[in-house]
Amino acid sequence: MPEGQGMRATLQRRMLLLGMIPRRPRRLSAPDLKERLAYRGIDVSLRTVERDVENLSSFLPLVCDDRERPYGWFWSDEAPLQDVPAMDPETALTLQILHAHSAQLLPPSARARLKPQVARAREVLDSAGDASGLSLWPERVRILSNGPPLNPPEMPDGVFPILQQGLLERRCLDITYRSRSKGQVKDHRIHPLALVFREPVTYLLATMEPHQDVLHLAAHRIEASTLTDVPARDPEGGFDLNQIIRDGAFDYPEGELITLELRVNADLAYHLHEARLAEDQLIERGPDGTSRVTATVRDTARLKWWLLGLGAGVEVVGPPSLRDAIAQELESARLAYRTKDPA
Amino acid sequence: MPEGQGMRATLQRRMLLLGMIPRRPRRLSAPDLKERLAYRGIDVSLRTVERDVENLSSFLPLVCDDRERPYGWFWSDEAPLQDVPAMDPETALTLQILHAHSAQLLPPSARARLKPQVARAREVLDSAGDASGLSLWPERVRILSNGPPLNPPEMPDGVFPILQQGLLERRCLDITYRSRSKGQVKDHRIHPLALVFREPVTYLLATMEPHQDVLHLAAHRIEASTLTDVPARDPEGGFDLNQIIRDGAFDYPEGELITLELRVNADLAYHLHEARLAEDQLIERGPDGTSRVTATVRDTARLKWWLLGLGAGVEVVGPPSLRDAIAQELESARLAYRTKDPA
DNA sequence: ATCGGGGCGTCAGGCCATGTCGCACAAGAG
DNA sequence: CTCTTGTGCGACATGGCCTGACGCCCCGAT
Repeated sequence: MPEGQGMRATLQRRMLLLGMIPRRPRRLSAPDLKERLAYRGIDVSLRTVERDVENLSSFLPLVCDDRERPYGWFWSDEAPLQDVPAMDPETALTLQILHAHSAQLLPPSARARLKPQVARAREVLDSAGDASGLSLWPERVRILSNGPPLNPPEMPDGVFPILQQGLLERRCLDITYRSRSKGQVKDHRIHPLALVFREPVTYLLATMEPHQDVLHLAAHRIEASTLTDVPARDPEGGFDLNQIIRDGAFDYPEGELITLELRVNADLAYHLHEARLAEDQLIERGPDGTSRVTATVRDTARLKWWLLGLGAGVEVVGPPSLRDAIAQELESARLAYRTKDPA
Repeated sequence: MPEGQGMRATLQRRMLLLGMIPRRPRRLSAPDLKERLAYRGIDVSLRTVERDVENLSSFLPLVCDDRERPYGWFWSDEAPLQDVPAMDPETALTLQILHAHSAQLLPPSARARLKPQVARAREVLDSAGDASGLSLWPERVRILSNGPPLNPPEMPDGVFPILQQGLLERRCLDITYRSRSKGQVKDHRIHPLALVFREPVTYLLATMEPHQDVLHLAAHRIEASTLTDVPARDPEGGFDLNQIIRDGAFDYPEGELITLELRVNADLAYHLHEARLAEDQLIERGPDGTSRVTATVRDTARLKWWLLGLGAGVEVVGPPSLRDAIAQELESARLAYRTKDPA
């Protein structure tokens, strides 16, 4: 009998095993596990591994799939997340906040991926709650979203995980895409390149065989997707996500640095005092209740949109180009309302 | 000797212990641990618990604080997160996306609380990355934020966790607050009531002794905070966060349900086709390239702000009240630009 | 100085964990 | 059909770990 080096080894090995066993669709057999342990420098007999998982499954939700002969082990779907060290209540609260906020950003199938983490956070919060039984969440925390009041589009179940997986493993995908020219549904083989989240729409950047140009595929228009074994390639000439975005592919051209000068009302001045436009922002209070704000910012579509949205609360003083652009936009927007009779 | 019920018990007990030992500032002594085990139905001698943690610390980053006599055990700061079942790559990617997005929403000290989770996600992604060594994150994923282009205010380190803790444990706080009337710094004892995140500013709702009215304290203006042992109380008459927000305390009154009717240009029509204003949204394409959109939505400040921001791309046709409001806002905003000479 | 409590070394006993062996069973090859 | 191979699983011997009990020691407090 080889010298055992203590029970330490047993506990360690079993914890390693727990970390190796996957969730539902994946599965690992006892010989698989033995090999992976060996790879980590732990050599035990196959019989021991078998006994290990059997033992662990007696008090953990491990399931043995005995339909196929090399039995496969995996975690039960309802297996709660156990983290070590345990999540502290503050982290749990932060996680819950983020998850709630993500409703605007991520498709439901992506959010569903965080279910174990969120459930765990909920558990921590509930048990950390005071004795009065008042649960802190969600009664006492609220997120007021500032994005556009639009609903994220619905996406067929199961598509998004495949996109993620294809991107992660850099494998081609076969997708069914409903193209923008209404209703045309076609199958394509694509090389996934990148994901862009532009609230509330998610885009997959990809090339479509046999072409080389980078396309923006709205994720919710992908009706079905399957993973292939063909490795994905970047387009000839390389792929630079930053460059693509900087070039304005998503209406987000970076824009020049400008010295923005605004005249704002007292309310807005106070808000800007709290959340600044830029590090070098200056606010001078004027005599008439308005304030003059200067800051060095980028001239982006988002900035214009924000300035327009503030309506009469703000006047763009400079630079002249931006002032003109805003003035013109206001002017032409106003035109539609000049006739008494709405169109 | 009492009947042991197998090695199962040992392994299970030690894993439970791992889940009970907290991170840094907190600590648990062996008697504490024994008691908590007993609470969970596991009765072992104190000596056994001592031996357990000693054993575990031989291969896990557990630290024993032996400066104070009832020794305290806690996890090393560098202890990596081990989760069971292991995080899958898709979840890891989702977590990273959320974390990146949270830069606009949460103060840095709150985001820092997710460090172990994010580090773990990073680890999973790196090991799942393809053999080419190209790391997926953050080269291939990008989030384009749609909120206002403002920087979240800075907050003194260490304040936010105290706020969270006070709220969670419902204990009073002693804070140093820089009031809105510029520069006035005062100490107060407060009863924390709720947290409101309104991008990019975070507010703590609280009552300030000896008063009963609910105040909105901007978290970044709290310069210092300490936890007290005094239990926090809700104000007389109860506290209803939903009611407060519905009443418009944060410029977010809920608003009536209205039948919104818009005339939009082709681009915007397409965007609305993707991300709808409401479930019942209808789009009719007009002959002149514009489209008519109708949807049942809430008449909120956010909606007005969004409509204004779209500028000439949209015309509010109905309801008349909203049409008038937008028209008026455009009119008065335009006034500032009528004089050739900027103010 | 005395005392008490918590930490820790020691010890005996029982039982657990491990490798080995052998058998059963299914699938696939010859 | 038979043989082989891979796999699951029961049995067994043995070494050693785990457990509770006991008592010593150190340190702080009275």
